[in-house]
Amino acid sequence: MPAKTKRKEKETYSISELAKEFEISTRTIRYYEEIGLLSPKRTSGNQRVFTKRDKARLKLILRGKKLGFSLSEIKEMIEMYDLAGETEQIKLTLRYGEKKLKEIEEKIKELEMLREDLLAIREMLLNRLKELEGQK
Amino acid sequence: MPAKTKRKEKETYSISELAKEFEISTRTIRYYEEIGLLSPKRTSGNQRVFTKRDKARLKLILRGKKLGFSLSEIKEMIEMYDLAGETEQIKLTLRYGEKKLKEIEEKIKELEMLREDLLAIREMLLNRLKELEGQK
DNA sequence: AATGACATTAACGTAAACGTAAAATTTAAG
DNA sequence: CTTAAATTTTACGTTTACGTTAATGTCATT
Repeated sequence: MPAKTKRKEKETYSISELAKEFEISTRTIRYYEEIGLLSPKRTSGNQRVFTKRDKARLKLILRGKKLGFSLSEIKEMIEMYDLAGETEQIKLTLRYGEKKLKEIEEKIKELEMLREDLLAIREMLLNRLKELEGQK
Repeated sequence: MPAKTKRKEKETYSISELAKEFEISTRTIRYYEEIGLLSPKRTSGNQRVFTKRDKARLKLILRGKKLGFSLSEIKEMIEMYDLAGETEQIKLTLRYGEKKLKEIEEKIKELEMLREDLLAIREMLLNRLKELEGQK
C-alpha cells in the first residue's frame, strides 16, 4: 500500500520556468541575481537551480516592484528574511521593520486619498453627464 | 470702510517658489512641462507663471510618483481633469476612471498583504529574540 | 546703467532597470 | 552520438527621469 499519496512536488525550477510563471524575462531574473536579490544554486554544469524559497523571494521582489519600491529598497526589506541570529542584529532589524511598516501604512493612506480624489472626479463627471443629457 | 478684509491671496507662483515648496528641482518642473504634464502661462518676458491650478496638478503628479506610477501613467490619469465636454468623451473617461480605481484598490490590497508579511516577520523575530534572551 | 538674483533654452550626462545580440556550454530527446 | 532547445557569460544598447553645465535673458534695486 502506497504510504504517500502526495505527488512528488517539484522542488526546483529552471530560470525559464520561473520567467514564464511570473511573466518576466530570464534577463530580469539574472539581473536580480547580479545585484544580490537572488542566489540560486547551480547544477554541475553551472545552470541555475531555483528552490521554493528562491521562488517565494522572487514573488516578494515582484510585489515590491508593483508597489513602486526600488530594487535597492526591496533588497533592504528582503534582508529581513536572512538574519544571522545575533540578538543585536535582530533588534536592529526589528527597528527597521517598524520603520518600513510605517512607510507602508503611509502609502496605504496616500492611496486611499488618491482613491477619494478619483471618486470625486467621478461624481463631477456623472453630474456633468446628467446636465448634458438633460438638455439634449 | 474697507469692504474686503481678505488679504490679497497670492494667485501665482514662480518656478522656484514651487520647487522650494515641494522640495523638487526647477529642472524637474521644467521636465514635467516638457512632457506635457504642466502648461503654465508665461510673462511678457517668457518666464513661467503657475496658477493655483498648476500647483494642485503638480501636487497630484508628485503623489502619483510616490505611489510608484510612471509619469506617463500619471499623464493618463491627469487627463481626466481636462475634459472637452463631449458626453461620449465623458463616458469613456468614466470607464477609464473605474479601471484606475480598481487598480488603486488592487494596490491597496497588495500593500495590505505586504504589511501582513512584515507583521509576520516581526512576530518571528520577536520569538527568536525571546529564545536567545532566554538562554543567555 | 549696472549689479545680483532668478529665469530661459539647449545639450550632454547619468543611474536604474532591464533589452538584446553574440558566442560558447549544458541538457534533454531521439 | 547527435541535434535541438535551453542556458551561460559578456557586453553594448535603451528608456525613464531627471542632473548638470553653459550661454543668455529678465527683473527688481540701487
